[in-house]
Amino acid sequence: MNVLEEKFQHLFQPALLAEIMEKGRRASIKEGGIMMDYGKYIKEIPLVISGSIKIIREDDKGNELFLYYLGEKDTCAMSLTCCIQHKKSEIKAIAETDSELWMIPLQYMDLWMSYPTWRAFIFSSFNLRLEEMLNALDAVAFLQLDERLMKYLLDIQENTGNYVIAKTHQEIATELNTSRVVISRLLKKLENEEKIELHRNKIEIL
Amino acid sequence: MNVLEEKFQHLFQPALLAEIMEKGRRASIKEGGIMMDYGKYIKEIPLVISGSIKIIREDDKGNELFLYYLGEKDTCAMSLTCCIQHKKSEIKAIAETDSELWMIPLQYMDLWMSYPTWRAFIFSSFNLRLEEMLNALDAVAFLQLDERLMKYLLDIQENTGNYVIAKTHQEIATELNTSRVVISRLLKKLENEEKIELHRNKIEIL
DNA sequence: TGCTTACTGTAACGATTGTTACAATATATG
DNA sequence: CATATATTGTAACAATCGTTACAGTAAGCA
Repeated sequence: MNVLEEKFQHLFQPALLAEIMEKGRRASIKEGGIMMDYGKYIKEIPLVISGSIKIIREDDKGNELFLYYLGEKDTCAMSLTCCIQHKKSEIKAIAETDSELWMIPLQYMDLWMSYPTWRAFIFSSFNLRLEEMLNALDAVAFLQLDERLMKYLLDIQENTGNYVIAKTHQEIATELNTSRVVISRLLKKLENEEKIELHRNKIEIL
Repeated sequence: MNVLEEKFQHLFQPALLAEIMEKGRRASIKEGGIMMDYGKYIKEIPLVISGSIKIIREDDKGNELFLYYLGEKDTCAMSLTCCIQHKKSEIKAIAETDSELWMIPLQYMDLWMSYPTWRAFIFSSFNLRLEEMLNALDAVAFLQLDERLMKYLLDIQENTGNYVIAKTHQEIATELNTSRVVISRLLKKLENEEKIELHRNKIEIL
């Protein structure tokens, strides 16, 4: 039994799992690799076997905003809707760490709807994504930038399990759609409050 | 043939339409009436026959944020996901105008999945909602407050078809999660730019 | 080693947004 | 009609966030 079967056997019924194995293909994506880009068409549904995918919103002026992470066993709700409507992607997906994917041709999205476990998986994906969108929205709408920054750092910690975050101030600023100077200022403030410790190229959460 | 059948006959296949008629019930909701409240459980899926429903996000401190409108033939994606997962509502839904609904017991959401037209309807709803969430997110993340305000007014115009918006500055401030004074200031600015005209209890879009 | 580049720290200032306070006016109500 | 209440206008000031400018330091590389 391979890695994919191992990870997904509790999620899908045996017959479906067999179909997934048969119809899909394996894909690897290196850290920083673009899984999906703004404005491009989507032809396959990605299941994440391992690694972490960063989902980013971009506006027409090139401003970016981090939305949420896809992790193990997740799929991209955006590609699901895009599949059905044959529309262009509204978001950008970048590998945060080296990742392994299982790509499924889009037509199976609908064809497999007769499998209860597939339906459950698809709906739970939609549900998760709507929730994470609300979460992202809460942050920009209701939080001050320093709280948002701390939440962002804690999100990464939770997603990677690592208390040391290897990012530059500029990278963080881009993902939160603000400027480097502002982030440096607020990080220093968080350090004074003894919530984090700053080092070159990395931030430690206390 | 009643109003519901008329509105929905192009959306659903005849057999499904008959089931919808049989299993659902009609519900009316007056302007300002709460269709769904934050933290409450949902037991029925609402289809909007006529009118307009305002969807609002609320944080734990009571701050509010307008998300989007549900109009004719729409359904609430939040209630769909809540149905499946038996979770509490994450949002509040208020009738913006007197509205007519058709309420469907939640178990049919999954049972009717064998109907292609039902699947298409459900997925297109998810798609629409994800898009509108992205839209709301863009506004708070990328726009200045004056642009956001103008967009908000234009959204209402588009939703109601009316160039005269009957809202007080305080109501607008609440929906955009800011203060009345700020809204008055920016509305005056928009009036000076000849984009709108201010009257008591109403704003006219030019 | 010396040079270059990337990253971080910080000050100074401007723009936007939030807050407090109060006046003016329209509407509702007795 | 008189009074109370809701709505709007506006000034003054505070807080947050964005921008520019420049210095210091670590890391990479010839």
